[in-house]
Amino acid sequence: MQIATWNVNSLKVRLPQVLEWLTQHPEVTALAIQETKLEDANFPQAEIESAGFHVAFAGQKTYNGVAIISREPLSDISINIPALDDPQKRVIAATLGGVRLVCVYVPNGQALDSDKYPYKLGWLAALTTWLQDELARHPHLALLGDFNIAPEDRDVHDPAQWEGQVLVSPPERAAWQDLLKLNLSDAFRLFEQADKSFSWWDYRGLGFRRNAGLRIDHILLSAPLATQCTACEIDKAPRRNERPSDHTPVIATLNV
DNA sequence: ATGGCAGGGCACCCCTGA
Repeated sequence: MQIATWNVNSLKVRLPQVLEWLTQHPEVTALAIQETKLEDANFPQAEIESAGFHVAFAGQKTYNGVAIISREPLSDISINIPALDDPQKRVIAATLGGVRLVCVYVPNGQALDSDKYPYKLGWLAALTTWLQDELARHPHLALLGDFNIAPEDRDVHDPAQWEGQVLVSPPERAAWQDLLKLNLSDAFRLFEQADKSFSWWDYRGLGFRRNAGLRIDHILLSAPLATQCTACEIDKAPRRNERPSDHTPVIATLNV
């Protein structure tokens, strides 16, 4: 089966593209999405279910919001990081077969001197602590989402331009390494990949055409799942849609 | 050095994103 992640930047705008993409990718069993920007009361549950999918969602007005769309029933759905008192809807988890899926929308951080930056680092620390328990309960675990971290300079179109900025700063990259220390593997780097592979391109300044992007959307796999992973790729096609999201999907193929 | 573009809320300008 395949699992995927996509920051859709408003599900209200992007729902037709999401359903179209799922039709074009029948092997994708579950898609984790971020930035739905919808309160639960306005979530298009009926449209998604009538298209033949199961869905779990947690959202709020204007900002954030996460969901998992699945071809198979989802069980054991939970939202948020239990020990973190946070009104922002950034985490939803569910079990699909024997695989625990954790969908995250990591805070952006805005700028190193913003209040949002320490919030991001604290949030990542709480995520890591919680995942230790979650991994003990669910050895077959996939952490998918928009991490808002470009882990290495090769994940940045112009490292010199980005040096010292949010998304690439050493404390953020250290938080990423702390996640890997839970014995999680970056599925994308398990395989040979083209240089300058990115998952996000700025809307401004012809970012996509210039391939001025970042790789900030990731799929991390626990050790048992990593051994069953046979491919991981970024699907750039939806970035060419009319009214595209600024992010594009990442897909991992699992031999389960 | 700044803004570029896009979405949403709310009210015509601001906030946020990355």
